[in-house]
Amino acid sequence: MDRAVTISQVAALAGVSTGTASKALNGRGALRPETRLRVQQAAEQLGFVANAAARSLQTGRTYTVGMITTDSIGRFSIPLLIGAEDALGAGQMSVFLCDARDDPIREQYYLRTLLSRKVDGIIVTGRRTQARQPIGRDLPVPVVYAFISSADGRDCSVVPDEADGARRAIGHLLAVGRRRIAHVTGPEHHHSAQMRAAGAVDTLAAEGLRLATPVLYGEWSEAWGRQAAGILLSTGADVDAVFCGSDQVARGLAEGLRDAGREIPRDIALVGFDNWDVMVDGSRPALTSVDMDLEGIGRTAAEMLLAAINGEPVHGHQARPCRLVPRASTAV
Amino acid sequence: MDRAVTISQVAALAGVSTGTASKALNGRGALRPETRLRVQQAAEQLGFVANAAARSLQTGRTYTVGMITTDSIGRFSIPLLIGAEDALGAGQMSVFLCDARDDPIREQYYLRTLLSRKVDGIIVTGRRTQARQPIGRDLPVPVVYAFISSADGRDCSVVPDEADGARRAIGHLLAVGRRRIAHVTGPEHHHSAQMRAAGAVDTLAAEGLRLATPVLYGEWSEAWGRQAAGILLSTGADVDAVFCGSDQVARGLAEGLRDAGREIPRDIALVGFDNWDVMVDGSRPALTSVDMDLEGIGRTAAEMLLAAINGEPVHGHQARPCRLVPRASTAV
DNA sequence: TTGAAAGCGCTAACAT
DNA sequence: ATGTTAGCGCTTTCAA
Repeated sequence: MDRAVTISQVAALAGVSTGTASKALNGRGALRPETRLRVQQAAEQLGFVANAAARSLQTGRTYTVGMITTDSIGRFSIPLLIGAEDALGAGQMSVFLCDARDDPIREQYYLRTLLSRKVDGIIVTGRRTQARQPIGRDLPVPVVYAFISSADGRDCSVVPDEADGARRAIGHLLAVGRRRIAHVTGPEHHHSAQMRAAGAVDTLAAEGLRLATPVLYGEWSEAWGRQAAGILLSTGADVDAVFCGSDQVARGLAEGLRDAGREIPRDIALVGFDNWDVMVDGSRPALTSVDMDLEGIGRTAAEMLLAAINGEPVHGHQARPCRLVPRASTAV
Repeated sequence: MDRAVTISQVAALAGVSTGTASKALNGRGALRPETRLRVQQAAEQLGFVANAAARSLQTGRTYTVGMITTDSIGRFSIPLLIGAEDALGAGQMSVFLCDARDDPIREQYYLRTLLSRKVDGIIVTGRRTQARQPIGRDLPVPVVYAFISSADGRDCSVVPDEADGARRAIGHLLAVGRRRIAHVTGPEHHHSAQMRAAGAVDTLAAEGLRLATPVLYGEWSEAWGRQAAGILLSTGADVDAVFCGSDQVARGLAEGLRDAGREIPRDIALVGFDNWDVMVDGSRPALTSVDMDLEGIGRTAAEMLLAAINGEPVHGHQARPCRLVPRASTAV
């Protein structure tokens, strides 16, 4: 807990001026190799670590970005965060994490804090893919939205192409020979539910097909999936596959179907959405699912932020494709 | 993206010196209320936000703490993080998040970064409760370990009392009239598995009882739970309750028992560990579980860090009690 | 090749 | 009650 070592102490020990020490430590200027070495050894010996505040005061760069999760940090934020950290860490940037918890006041407070800390840029994330109002106007630093998107089309937003995910799910079911496909998903008003349902319907339409039953909207829960199994079977529709709006729904559905004596995938094939490990592995049989590559989205968002920081901003929405991960629930 | 407003611009607009402006904005010194107001209005008008780097260079405080997750950030880190953020946000501190991903090199790199950024303190977290080597020696800032603990007993570590959790689980099963209790858990070498098993055995011993079968060690997975159900039933031991080392194991076990025609809780009562929402709610019936209050651990760790920063360090391990959350799987 | 000096934006001690 | 000034630790001209 003692006082930190400054560059002037290093300079003194090496017998040079602070300016020279600075150059030696940062590999700038023209110094005799011997001098450079002497300074480096002195720094080593004293355990010198440069004061980032002093440096950034001088250079205007903090090598720091802020990450604001608008709703609470959770299952979706983590991969985004890891991906972003990955891309930023390689560039030696640090991340300020701010959890706004769905509270606009907290959000603005954090924004202010980040600006006062002179972050080089800001990444805004959230649990929903639906567009949100921009976090601020004419901010002095670049902002990139990840997973959620900004309602302002000129803002840079990196989002999953959920319709593409649905397309891949349906395409896969068609490829394994299924034709009577149902769709069970979350709340009708939920943006993701809408995008995924629309993607499914459109893909079938392109093949001259339609869903075997109207879309079954409910909740993003296993309980709803179990309930939906009963509904589906009671309609008498001769369904041979179900595309579910989430892995949780799919897992519940799988259980419901099993309880009713249906065998997966023989009688009914199943595709989920999210590729959430505990759900896809816990399901019996293991669940084929659509992966939005959240880590990739986080990484891309961070890369775009870095580009903007370096004066090459990218504008507009960047939709990123999904990936289908086949497992036993659709095995032929 | 324009140049930021400085305090001297505010001072100029308000017609005062920078010193006066500083006092006005920070509520220090003796100023005429009218002057103070004029400065505040000028700051407002220009959208002034103080430069944190300049301030901290002067004051030596950054109002920033680092949080290093030694293994990758995940299910356990999140509540810890939220709890810590909670306690720190109230004190207007910001959090640098560092994900060391089980890599000692990354860890030391982050440590160095945090020191260069002159954080006021550091919280170290990880997925396992097992003691780890201290992250550094004679660091210039206080460090608190959360969930994981430091092998150095003088370091401040806030950890869950897992034996207490086991005690509560067994106590609850005894209270609802069960006597022939089995214990199915994770790998034998895993610290948490050991603590929880020991807690269970000790609690039973205190009542003059023993486990109905030897502890069944396996993995922290649903698959193991399902498998364990078969093993348990095949032993012929007339078990009327199972305490599981994790909710995942418990959920798998529940499924296995159901498949074998056993009814929960009538035939066999079940208690899990972690109180992980998707597991306890997804299980049928809903799962009674032990909650380690990770958020509380994060909050406490942050509070202790704040105390240390303010010159009142707390030393040693702080074990925090668990909480039992009763649900249908043990209903009488 | 190195040193001296100015200045980044702010706070705090000291003058007035 | 307000202004002046020094200085936090560093980088960066500019001079030697």
